[in-house]
Amino acid sequence: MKTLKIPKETIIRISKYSRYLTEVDLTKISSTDIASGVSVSSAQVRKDLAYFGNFGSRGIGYDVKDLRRHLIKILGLGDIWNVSLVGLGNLGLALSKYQGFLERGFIITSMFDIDPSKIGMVVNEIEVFPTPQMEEVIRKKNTQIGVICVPVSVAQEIADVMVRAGVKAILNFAPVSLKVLSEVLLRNVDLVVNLELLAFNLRESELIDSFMCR
Amino acid sequence: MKTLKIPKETIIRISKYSRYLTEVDLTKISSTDIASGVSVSSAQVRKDLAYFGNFGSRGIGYDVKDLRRHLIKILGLGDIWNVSLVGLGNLGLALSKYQGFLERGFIITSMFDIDPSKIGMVVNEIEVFPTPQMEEVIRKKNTQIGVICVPVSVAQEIADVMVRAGVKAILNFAPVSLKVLSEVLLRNVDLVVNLELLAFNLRESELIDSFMCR
DNA sequence: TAGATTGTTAATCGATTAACAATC
DNA sequence: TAGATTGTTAATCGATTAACAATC
Repeated sequence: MKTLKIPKETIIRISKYSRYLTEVDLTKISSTDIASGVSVSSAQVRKDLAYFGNFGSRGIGYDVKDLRRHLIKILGLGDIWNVSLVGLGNLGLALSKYQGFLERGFIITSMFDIDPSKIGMVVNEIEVFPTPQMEEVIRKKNTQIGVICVPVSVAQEIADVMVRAGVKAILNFAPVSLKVLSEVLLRNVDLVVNLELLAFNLRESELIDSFMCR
Repeated sequence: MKTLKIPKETIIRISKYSRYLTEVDLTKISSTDIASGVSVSSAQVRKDLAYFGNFGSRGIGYDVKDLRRHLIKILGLGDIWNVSLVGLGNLGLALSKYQGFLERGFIITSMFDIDPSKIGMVVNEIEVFPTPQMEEVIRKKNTQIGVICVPVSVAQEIADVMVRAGVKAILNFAPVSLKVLSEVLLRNVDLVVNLELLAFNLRESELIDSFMCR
């Protein structure tokens, strides 16, 4: 059962559909309308939804409220996840205050930093602990997800401790390729690489422009 | 000429190779070594590099210094880009202070917010201006890239102004699908969706575990 | 020469798109 | 019934992997 492998792109889009549906004020909606709302093709929308069931009616479309409920179920948005945040530099601090996580059920239950000036600081009623206490606290709080916002030089070390403490998934913001046990899920967000990609494409289109101009 | 389309995944990996090469302390390196350093296959490394030229020597590998130089050239890392940052909430403020952008040639040359308590604030010698002055200032500073860190409700509006002001590429952190002229490059970073993807996979593997346990 | 490693081609894999029968 | 739209299959597209001749 459940042999079908679902592409991660599909999950990312399902998340977008779900968010889009909370914005629209309609009772029925077609795959074409959802598609234009989130900038994908309508076939894509139907294909993505079909992985999880038949939520629509031919000739009619989808019931917004109903579909919304299904998507929330699929994404597990009712669930609560305990998250540990390590590294309270600029980015870490911003994430610690970010409401978007909370809204989707991701609760930061512990925070750590090595810098004495940060230790003891309280954000959203959570106190920042010194890094050496990580393993103990993460384990005690039953933390499923770890978020790494430390510099590259210590990121692997922090990841190792997280894994030892029983974390099941890591979201890594340090621009380095971490090595973790294959059971531990790992996702990387590289802020700079996004700008680099834009810059590359900009230079590319500048080149094309200059070719066309001659 | 230059008809070959280069996958954006290749550019992202080239950026990783480039960063990895600045970390290692070797004169020669093989595709296998680069591959294990950034967690991809060695065939992938060779394929990616082959899009841009023959940088290696059969039987030997790549000259680190030489390859490093080539990759920097490919990514256009010598270039300087003028960036405008709009929205100085938690995330925007963190990005404004982020050294990683500067290191790779992305210079924030203007910042905007609608909140009077933020206007006039100075970060990295750059003053925060009121949003109504966006179009004028962005144009005057010859800004190529805009970064959107405002709430969903105003993100499209801000994007429209950026485009009017002549911005060529937008990096969008608001979780909404922006509509822009097709000439304008757009990239989205959704912080929450990354956690949702991890959560989905966690639930999936929990399901598998519970099947295996019976 | 023997061993190592590239550059490249062909095979594989996976995801998107097009098209249309089913059906509301 | 006629028009609209889903769910699904087959075709297409694109990216990754495997394999190996070229060659240092």
